[in-house]
Amino acid sequence: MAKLLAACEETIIHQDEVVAARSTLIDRQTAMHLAQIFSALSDPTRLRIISALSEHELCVCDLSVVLGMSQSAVSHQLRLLRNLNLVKYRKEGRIVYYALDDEHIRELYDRGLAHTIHQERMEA
Amino acid sequence: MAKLLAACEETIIHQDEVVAARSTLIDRQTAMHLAQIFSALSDPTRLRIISALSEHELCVCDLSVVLGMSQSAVSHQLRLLRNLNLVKYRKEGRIVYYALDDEHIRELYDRGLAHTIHQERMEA
DNA sequence: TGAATATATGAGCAAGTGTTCATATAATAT
DNA sequence: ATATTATATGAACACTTGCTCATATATTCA
Repeated sequence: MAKLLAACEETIIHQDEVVAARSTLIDRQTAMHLAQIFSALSDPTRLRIISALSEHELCVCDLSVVLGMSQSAVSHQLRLLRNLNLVKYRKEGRIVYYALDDEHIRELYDRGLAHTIHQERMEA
Repeated sequence: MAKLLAACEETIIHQDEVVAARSTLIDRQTAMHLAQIFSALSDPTRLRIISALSEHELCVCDLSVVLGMSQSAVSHQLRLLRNLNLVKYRKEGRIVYYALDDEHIRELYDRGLAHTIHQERMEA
């Protein structure tokens, strides 16, 4: 690869634009952090959990019924969302109620959804 | 699972909230479509490509230099972004210039980035 | 034409992901 | 205490993903 880069730099590269791009480029750590946030939203099950919780809190059992998925599958995904602080929960006896925790995520979700609906309309 | 759901429906489930949640729930197809969009943004390399392209178009070679990655790796990711219509390209001889294509994606990216930066500040 | 170069792509592989299954934990009820 | 029930979690497995390596394609240049 070093050879390729060297050849590239000496011949066709647009020096100014590369320098400019470097200044807007996010660093690897920020990219990883950002990727993690979008990763939370990159699975259909998690998105459906978020959409189900978008109005009211729900217990795990309710959620699994609404989604038509096993309690275990839902619980695993809730753990992931919990670890990223995207949902909060409260316990009432043995029942655990989950709710959305992060307004930023709701915004990302809403904006993505608007885009999707727009796209789906275009295709129809 | 059927048994669990049945038990659930007869005993502890909050019927009204389940019905309400069902009305806000996105269907599986929409969820998959939306997940696909967020998936495009869920990888550090692709996010860095998007950030590098956020001001100006760049050719593949420039991009690989800016990112410090192999031409092949960059090319593979560009194909993915291309297939989702997130980037557009123009050919000039054998050089191919890529640019962001979708304002919605730029918005999602910017919003996610703002959130990340906010979060990173909180941690510091 | 043939060599060089910019980009694209298929195969393969290591690492990651989402589910199921079995089981653990914790709270309630008998 | 023991049984029941709501939730959590570890292991395993199939599937996906992002890279490298080798090679193909396409354009330019000599």
